[in-house]
Amino acid sequence: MDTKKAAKIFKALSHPNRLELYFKIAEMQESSFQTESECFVSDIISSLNIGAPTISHHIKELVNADLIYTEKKGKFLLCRVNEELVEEVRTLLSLKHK
Amino acid sequence: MDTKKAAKIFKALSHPNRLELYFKIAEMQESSFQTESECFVSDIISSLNIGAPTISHHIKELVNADLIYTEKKGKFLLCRVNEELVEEVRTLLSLKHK
DNA sequence: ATAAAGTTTCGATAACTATCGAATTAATTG
DNA sequence: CAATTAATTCGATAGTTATCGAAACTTTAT
Repeated sequence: MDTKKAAKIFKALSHPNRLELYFKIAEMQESSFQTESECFVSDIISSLNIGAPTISHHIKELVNADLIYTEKKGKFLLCRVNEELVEEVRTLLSLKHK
Repeated sequence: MDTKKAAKIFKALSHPNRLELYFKIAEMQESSFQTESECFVSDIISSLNIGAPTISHHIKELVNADLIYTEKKGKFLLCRVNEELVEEVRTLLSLKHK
């Protein structure tokens, strides 16, 4: 991964509300392994204290950085983390001599 | 680590030039295990194409996010990565079910 | 088909930031 | 002490972005 792309990913995670949003998506993805629950934007809006337009904007940035995928399910929008990319980022951060 | 602090760290890494700067510091830190070389700001200025004031500003942001330490060595400024914090960030990014 | 709910787009604003050149401070060397 | 080198501070500017309210679009329910 080149530096520009990496910077874009970090930028997507660089805003408190957007990071919280990302964690929320990741968290529900984890719990869905047992509960089959899914992460919809509507759930996020009610748990974070931000307006819907802003959420929409943040989601677009996460998608734009390839950090999450979205999928339309009826009138809901389903969000999922791109786990491969996150692993790549983790690798990028590891110092090589370790 | 709370979300605000994490966001601050990601923000520090969110600009291409600043990320490159960070990688440069990390890289020289690695190689210094053999070569005893150290990472000074003056080295960075010559390898990235940015002015000294801007570098200075970026370094301050990296320090402010606790990502690096600095130490004055005569007229030079020595930079080192805060490896513990970086490990914390890597942990934060790992999805728990993995 | 009308209404309701979820989401997105638009336009505006306020706040932030990357960058630069000039001036300044600090340390070293002649 | 004077000159040089390294780094920082300052002030300004241009570009970016988070947020909001209003309007629009889409899908589901009545």
